[in-house]
Amino acid sequence: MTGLHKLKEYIQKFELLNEVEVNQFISEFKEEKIKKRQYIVQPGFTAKNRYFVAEGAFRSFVVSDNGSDHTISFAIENWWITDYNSYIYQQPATMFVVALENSTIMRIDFDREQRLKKSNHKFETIFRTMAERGLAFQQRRMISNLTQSAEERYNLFIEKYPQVTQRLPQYVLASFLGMTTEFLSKIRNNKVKRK
Amino acid sequence: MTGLHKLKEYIQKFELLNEVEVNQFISEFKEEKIKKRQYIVQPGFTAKNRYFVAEGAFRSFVVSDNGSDHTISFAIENWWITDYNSYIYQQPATMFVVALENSTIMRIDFDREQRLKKSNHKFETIFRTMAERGLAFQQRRMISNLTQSAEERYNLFIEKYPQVTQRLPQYVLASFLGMTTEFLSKIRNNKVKRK
DNA sequence: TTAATAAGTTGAACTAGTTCAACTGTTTTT
DNA sequence: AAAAACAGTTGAACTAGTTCAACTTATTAA
Repeated sequence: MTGLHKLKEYIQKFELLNEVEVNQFISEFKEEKIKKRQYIVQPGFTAKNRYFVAEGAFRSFVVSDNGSDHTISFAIENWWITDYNSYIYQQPATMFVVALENSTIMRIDFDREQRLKKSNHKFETIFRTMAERGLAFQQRRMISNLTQSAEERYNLFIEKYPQVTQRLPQYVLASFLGMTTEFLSKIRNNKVKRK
Repeated sequence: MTGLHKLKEYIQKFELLNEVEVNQFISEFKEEKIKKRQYIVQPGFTAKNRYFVAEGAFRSFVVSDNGSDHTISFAIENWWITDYNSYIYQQPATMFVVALENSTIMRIDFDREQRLKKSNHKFETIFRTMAERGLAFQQRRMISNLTQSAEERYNLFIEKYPQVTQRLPQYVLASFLGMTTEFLSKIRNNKVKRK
């Protein structure tokens, strides 16, 4: 299936747009193949695009002063990714976004997105809905990070996203869950000391 | 200044609506006085409203299994608060939202908000913009939590929100920053052991 | 005004998770 | 096919932040 078709299916799930509108919406996106390890967003440069992952996997991360990296989010098929803080304010990014696999993305740039949202009330609704869902997701993640132990966070994650767990390298999952690779390895292999 | 007028000013800052539209928008909100310690959202009940704080201060928090509480967000004048996960999906809340001071809020319920968004493209734009800003804020907070030490998070917070720091009781600030009251006390009084 | 309750402080003991280092297994590159 | 680079494992030493308990100070209620 082409990237365009994947995006079309995704948009149709909102059950908001008619055939003509769906086509108009998706026509503003450009399909692109991204090779594993290729960067699509880098610190210092403004994130000019929002990306829909049609195929493959990405992660966004920041590198802290001491050089360790921290996964802020990841995306597989039918998820969106970019440095939102950079994208929505059109300011220099603080994050990297990199392909974890050979991937196909559908990208839209900031100006086209603005025009799209202006041109049709329902298009605006779609972007509003996506932002709200993102916000709710972030809230749930924050609760999890603040209230649960590393082991609980891991168990909850594999329960909720079993498919994703298979796809992500362990160091990505560990740094997304807010722990070191070594510690996640110990959790998985039951090497964590218990009282 | 009345709560209605505060909300009006807030909406006018978007520079998107004309006078008639602004009045139409704000007329869907109801003003309410909330006493200190009064709860406006509670776990188990669906959050039926979104709240604009016209005067006073609130915090949202979850209570974890072991009984400790964790501040998920807070809001003073001109900020919004609710359990977003509960509100946008209209599912039972997992959070408390409580007044930290005697306050005035402007609330809108879910159905009215839906009608408002449907009735005018620009109203939809306002809610979309708020959700995006919230998302960007959450992303910045996540980065801070994952990459910085307790002390760095505290220093950054007081630098960025000096006014807010004055208003929040210390236990709220501590649990928002993801540390214990005791530890924040030690940071403030320079009692933290250093190598 | 006093009593009661909530908020903040301090030090000592503790622990969940990190860091480091050495090793094994798996991809990627040449 | 060999070499190099990357990803994961394990144990031992360590540390940032927690927990507990006893105390002081501020706020609220009677």
